[in-house]
Amino acid sequence: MEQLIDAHIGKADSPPRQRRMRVDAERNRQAILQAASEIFAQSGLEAPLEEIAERAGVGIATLYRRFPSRKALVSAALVAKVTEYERLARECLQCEPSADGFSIFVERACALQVADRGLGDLLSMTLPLDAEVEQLRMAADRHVTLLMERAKAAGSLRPDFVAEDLLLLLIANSAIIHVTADHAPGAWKRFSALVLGAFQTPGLRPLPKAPSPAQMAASMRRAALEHGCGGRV
Amino acid sequence: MEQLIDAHIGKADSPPRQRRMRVDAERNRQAILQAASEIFAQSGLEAPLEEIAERAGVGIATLYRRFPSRKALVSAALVAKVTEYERLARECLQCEPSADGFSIFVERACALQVADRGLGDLLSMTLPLDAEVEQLRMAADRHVTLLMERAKAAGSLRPDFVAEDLLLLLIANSAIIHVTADHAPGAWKRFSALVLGAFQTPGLRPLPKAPSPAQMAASMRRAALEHGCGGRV
DNA sequence: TCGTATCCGGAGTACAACCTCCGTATGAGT
DNA sequence: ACTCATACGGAGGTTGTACTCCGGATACGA
Repeated sequence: MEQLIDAHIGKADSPPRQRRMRVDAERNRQAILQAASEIFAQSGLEAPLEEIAERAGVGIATLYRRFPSRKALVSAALVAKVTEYERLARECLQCEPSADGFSIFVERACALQVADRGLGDLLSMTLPLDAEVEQLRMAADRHVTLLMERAKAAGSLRPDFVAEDLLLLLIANSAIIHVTADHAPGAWKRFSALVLGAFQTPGLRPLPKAPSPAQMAASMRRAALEHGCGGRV
Repeated sequence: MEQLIDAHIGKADSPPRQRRMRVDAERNRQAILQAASEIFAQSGLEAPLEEIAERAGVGIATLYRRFPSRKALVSAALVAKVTEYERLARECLQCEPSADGFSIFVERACALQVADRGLGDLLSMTLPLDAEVEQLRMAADRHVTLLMERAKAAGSLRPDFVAEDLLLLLIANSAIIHVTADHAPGAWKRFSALVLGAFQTPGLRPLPKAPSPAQMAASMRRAALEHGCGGRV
């Protein structure tokens, strides 16, 4: 009787593989996405789904009907933000060589985390997300790698820097935002500037060895699990 | 190395305001403290109390009878660790002036956070704790202030450094530990070294302004509330 | 206007953690 | 040995969140 109408999570221009949704259904869908964006931005990805349903003016069952898992909802609600993140990285690649694209990227990325705590959470762990979001993240990673290489070549990034160092900063920044958002809203700016400075200049002593990409990936996947966002598929 | 487990914490050596506890009660009390130390160290301060009772081989009611609130249990279970933290700061004050006591302190403090995730949580938020623990923390803070001043005078700490910067590092380190403990256990070492380097050398550009002590205090108090460790009394 | 495929919402189930009540057991003083 | 204040432990109430079921409402095509 009740089949997964599922439907195009992406854009409405994809060919109608299933019958089109009823207009009330589509309207509710948009309301849920809007509410989810707002609440994830404000409270992070662990916000109770019932709160989202309530803000959308919709029953909890309707939310689950449209987005069977938290993953689906997060993916759909944050595509725009992740796109923004990817675009940021891409645009920093266009910077004139004189400007320090990598540093600008790091600053802005931290700022994005602040503007949207959902994105902040997303960037500090590896949720099992939509293919589309995953693509975006991977694209961003490629851009960042390029930015790193250029910055190293230009001497504005210490040679022993690795991509995992950036992840560590994003994790740290996310935590600092969670703690200080309400009462010390500028704190993250100071801390990230401090760390960015450390990225730029080769230290006096050699750094302890970096975690391998695989280690870091495993850690961030586990963080997502522990944070209750990856329970099921 | 130490493992000094004696120590009746609360009212053992205080005058007989109440009759002495029955031996089975005292034995259970110790078992609970031991279990709590282990579990807090391994899982952080948010560990379920029932798990602690179970490991202690005791009913949940017994745990609540001895420690009416999480705060009481945390205080009692972590006095030793906080003492260690205070002693670390004090000992760093004894360093020969040639050594950089402040940097050594920061390194060791981060290491303490790793060795005991409960202490890690404790240092990255302001729980409403026992007077004794609060005293220890304040004493440590005084030592740290002295260490800061000396280090600045010796030129091994940037002049614009403030105590809140250290708190930010402890918060960041705690988060990184939580994420990487299992699969990238060395990551914190690299990140803290990076940040410590930034502490030591004055940056090229002036730092964004630091949060005020009051702002930081409010933030850390709120973190404790949100993390469910300060709910009641 | 009418029939029905589709959709809705809230009540209901499951589960984990917190915390309390109360009947039972036992250490320790006489 | 006897008594009872003290302590025990688990059952069970409470809350908060995730997730499902199903009777009833409604959009939409005919």
